[in-house]
Amino acid sequence: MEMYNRMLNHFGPQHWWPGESEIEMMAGAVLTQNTSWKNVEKAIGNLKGKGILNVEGIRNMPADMLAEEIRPAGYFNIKAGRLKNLINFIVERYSGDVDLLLEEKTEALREGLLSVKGVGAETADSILLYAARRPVFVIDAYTYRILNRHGLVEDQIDYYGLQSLFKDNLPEDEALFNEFHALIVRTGKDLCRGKPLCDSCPLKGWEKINTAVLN
DNA sequence: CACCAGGCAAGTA
DNA sequence: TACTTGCATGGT
Repeated sequence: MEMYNRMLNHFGPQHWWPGESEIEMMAGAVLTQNTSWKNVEKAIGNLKGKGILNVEGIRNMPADMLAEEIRPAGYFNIKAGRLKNLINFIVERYSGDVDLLLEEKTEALREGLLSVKGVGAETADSILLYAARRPVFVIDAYTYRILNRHGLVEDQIDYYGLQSLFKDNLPEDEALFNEFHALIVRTGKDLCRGKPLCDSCPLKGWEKINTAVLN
């Protein structure tokens, strides 16, 4: 918890909420793939403005038209297909009922989401944490970069290696995981680019300490 | 001008 | 299994 407390003391609570509805958070999880949230907001805004940020709206929109709406989020042709894949999955397995989807047990929900082309580990876990409110720790590029630069993990560690690091050292608490991830992103944005470490990083001085800081 | 952003799938060896 | 590449706009 020391890592958590340091970031919290430095930045304060982020009270992150990536969307007003479950479908908005799910769409946001896809649109933010390798993309800054600022650009995602424009794309989300376009979908809202057209009134198509819902299952039927996305289902009925041709992929090429959907792509134009989400253009600001980058990779728009790819992501238009991925959004439609996700919506088709909800339609086919849950009659288009998002609430029904989100009632699934965590493991079953995760399996289903991962079966959708375009939904990988991070996107699935983001949906589990933020839309389904399950105690799942989301790993992202910032998580890896921060821990790696501070000497806490090897270069080759993979997604699940990082995830179990947090899972095994923290209480299984959805609200904690939500805020923790938000603080990691905030801290990551403050890390100086091109430098190993940033002077203003709240975790400065952590080089080569061990992962006990998580407890 | 270069580089990066809350990834993922498909291809190669 | 372990790399590599395409996807693409917008900010610094």
